[in-house]
Amino acid sequence: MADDTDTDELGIPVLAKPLSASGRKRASITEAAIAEFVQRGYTGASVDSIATRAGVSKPTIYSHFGNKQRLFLAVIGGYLRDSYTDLGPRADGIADAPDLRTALVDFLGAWVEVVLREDIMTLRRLVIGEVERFPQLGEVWARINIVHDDALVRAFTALDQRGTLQVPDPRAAVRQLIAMTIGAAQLIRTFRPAYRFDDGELDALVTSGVDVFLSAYAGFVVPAAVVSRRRRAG
Amino acid sequence: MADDTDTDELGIPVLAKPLSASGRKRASITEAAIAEFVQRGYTGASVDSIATRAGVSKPTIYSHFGNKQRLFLAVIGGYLRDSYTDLGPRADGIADAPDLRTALVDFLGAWVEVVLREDIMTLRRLVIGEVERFPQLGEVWARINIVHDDALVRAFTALDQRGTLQVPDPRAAVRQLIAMTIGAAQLIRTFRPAYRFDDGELDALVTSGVDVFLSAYAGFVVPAAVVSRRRRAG
DNA sequence: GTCTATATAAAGATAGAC
DNA sequence: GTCTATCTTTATATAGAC
Repeated sequence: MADDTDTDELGIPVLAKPLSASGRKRASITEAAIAEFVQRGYTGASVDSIATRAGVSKPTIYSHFGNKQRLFLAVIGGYLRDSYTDLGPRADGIADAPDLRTALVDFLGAWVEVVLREDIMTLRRLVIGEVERFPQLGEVWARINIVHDDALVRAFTALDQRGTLQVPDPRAAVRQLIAMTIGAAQLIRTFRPAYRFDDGELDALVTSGVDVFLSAYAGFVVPAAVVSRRRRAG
Repeated sequence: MADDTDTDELGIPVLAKPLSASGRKRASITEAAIAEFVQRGYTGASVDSIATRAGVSKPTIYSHFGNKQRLFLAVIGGYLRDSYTDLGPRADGIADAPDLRTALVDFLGAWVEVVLREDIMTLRRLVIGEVERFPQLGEVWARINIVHDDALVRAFTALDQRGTLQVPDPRAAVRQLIAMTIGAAQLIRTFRPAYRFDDGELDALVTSGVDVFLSAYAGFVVPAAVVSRRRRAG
């Protein structure tokens, strides 16, 4: 058993830093398990195969992690946490950027490139597919999203106080902005892993999302979004 | 083998209408297989268990569907197609509704209630989790979404021609509206199956999404979204 | 077409030696 | 702590009788 390992508040075992020979084996098991689980899913993955990949015997895995479920939670939960903790660009400069529209487009454009990475998308599909069996992983994901959103929430709160934006509910506004840009792109690739965005397609998607957002919350219509509209209306 | 069954353009076997005794068995296998796959996933489901649920023997299943993969594709693909073909409210009245905002809120509110149903969400998670193994299912899903979006696309195109809305790219606009409302709600429940929306929470989410949409594409700010904003700006 | 019975392989997990 | 060897169960798939 491995009941002596600590777990965080979501039940994800927190692994100690590997140092000893035993620690190195544990690390190699972790690495092998991530690869196997990501590739074949929870049920499809076999402990045998993980042992072979890691270059250890099966009982070694069981002595470290107890059983397959604990192994999955520990390695995938930890992988999630570590991957996303410092993932994506920082939003710190946005509140003070000279051109808000450009700053948002750049920020969201960089972010969407990260979340559309194959490895990230595959991990995402794995977690979604297993979330009814392992609800803790969904909670980890939700928490990570909140943390990531916070940067934009702070920026919009500041901009609201300065009067640059009028955002009564910053968190809701952030959710809307992200849904229109990142969420829309992610949704396509969630169901169509092979889909490739054309040159400029992602850009247009992000830009028009930002424009809709600004036209609602900045109280003005941004040029590019509404050329045809100005013409028509005028 | 079951190589004599027809398949549609996505490779999903099209099942003939069940009539004979053999047809009834086939139908009961289909029903049992859907339940088993939805409950345990593709790899976790066992043909043994499906046979028991259906009250038939294992060879009967293999004689009808060939192997487990074909069985999965046939029943889940068919279930997807049938479930979603006439799912959700009709958007036909929207272009001619006296109050566009109310019509959109009602329409999207009804729609989001359907897509958040447990059985629909579970099916969605299953498809996402298996989409790398069965890309056809993702294509089916994408096609269904396009069909569903079309109703709104037509409505916005008509409203654009009449000048009620200014929507240069109706399909992109529909995607944005749906992302902010349905997509945002769906995303939460995708990772948190146990999450329950408060009374009014879904309503607020949908309404504020519609308001952002209208403020961008109708060229005016709708009352409820911006009370605090009018005050500030005035 | 459908069954019983079975072939064959692989899974999760552990006993016991070192 | 880690290994070899093994237990037990369950999986997909099929042969052959009716």
